[in-house]
Amino acid sequence: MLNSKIINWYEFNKRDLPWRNTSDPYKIWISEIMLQQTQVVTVVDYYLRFINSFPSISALASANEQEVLNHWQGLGYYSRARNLHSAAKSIKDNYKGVFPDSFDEIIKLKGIGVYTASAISAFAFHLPYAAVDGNVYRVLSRLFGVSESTSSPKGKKEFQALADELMADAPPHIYNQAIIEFGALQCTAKNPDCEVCPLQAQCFAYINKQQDVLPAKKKKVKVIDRFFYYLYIYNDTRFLLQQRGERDIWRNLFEFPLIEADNKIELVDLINSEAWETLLKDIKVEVTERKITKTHKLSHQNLHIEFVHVRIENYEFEKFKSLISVDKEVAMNYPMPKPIEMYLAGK
DNA sequence: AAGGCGGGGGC
DNA sequence: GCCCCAGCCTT
Repeated sequence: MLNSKIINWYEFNKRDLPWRNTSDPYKIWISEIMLQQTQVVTVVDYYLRFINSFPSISALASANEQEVLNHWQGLGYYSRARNLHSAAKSIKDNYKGVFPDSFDEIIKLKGIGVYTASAISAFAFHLPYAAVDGNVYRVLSRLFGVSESTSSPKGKKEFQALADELMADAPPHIYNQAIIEFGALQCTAKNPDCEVCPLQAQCFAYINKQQDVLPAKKKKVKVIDRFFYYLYIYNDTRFLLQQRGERDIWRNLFEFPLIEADNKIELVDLINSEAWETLLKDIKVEVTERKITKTHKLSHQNLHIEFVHVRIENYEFEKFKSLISVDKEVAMNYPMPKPIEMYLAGK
């Protein structure tokens, strides 16, 4: 049986990961959300801190969103944190604080799709759902020689059927961990270790030297350039922050007052811009430094960011009605995008 | 069906 | 530089 070969491989090669030492659906849920589009090595520390601060559904449900986002700071895809928080409140209100134990109820929760519902159903409740993530997709594609992409409903259906078939009567919580781990460590995207692979003899891709062709490549996303000029408006003890809006990147996170331009602009032009005038109208300022950072790359945007130091007098702070005057000592209570965090950390 | 949404690992 | 990562949601 193919699945027993994978499970056997798993028993010898699995990593010791913190969310594998529990059957608490809450902890498994947290780990699965964090692991969406995020590698294990990145997640571990966030997971441990998060569980430590929010050890239960009720702890998470009674936190405020800013606290939750603070624990998510730097992990990316912040809607995951907002959905997690929302779902925790929903479980408290609709399920008496007990994590639902059926796939159909689990998938109703915000931020949980087919993959995550399957994974939680299998890991926490040992229900027979085969989870298909990027790893499983890659393994199945190579093993059975399927060049269909998972981006279409047809492709999704095909890979789900293969996964269901491969799992057969294997224990769901073990089989799913096994094939995912197999994809992460053995059947890797680049340079899969085919020479010591237990599935070598049955693998379509190995037999036909298609490892570099399968699975089908994703379409490249087009990346746009944006030009951010952050104003670090400060004095000895305070500086200004604003909260980002609902539409754009970094939703609800806190940042320095921002002037965004269509192109790279010089400091003198920035200071003479309408945006500068609007922001600093009637304020006595001293531009003390301009610090250029390297481009901050998101998956779909290249952010060209520069920081401009603007020193102001103490009494001027109260003129910024719509901005937040933050004591430097408590700045870390505000969840911020990575570039702002790094800037404040002096890196 | 396609696009938006972070940040980092690893080559 | 590029591809990918235990995807989901909105349009």
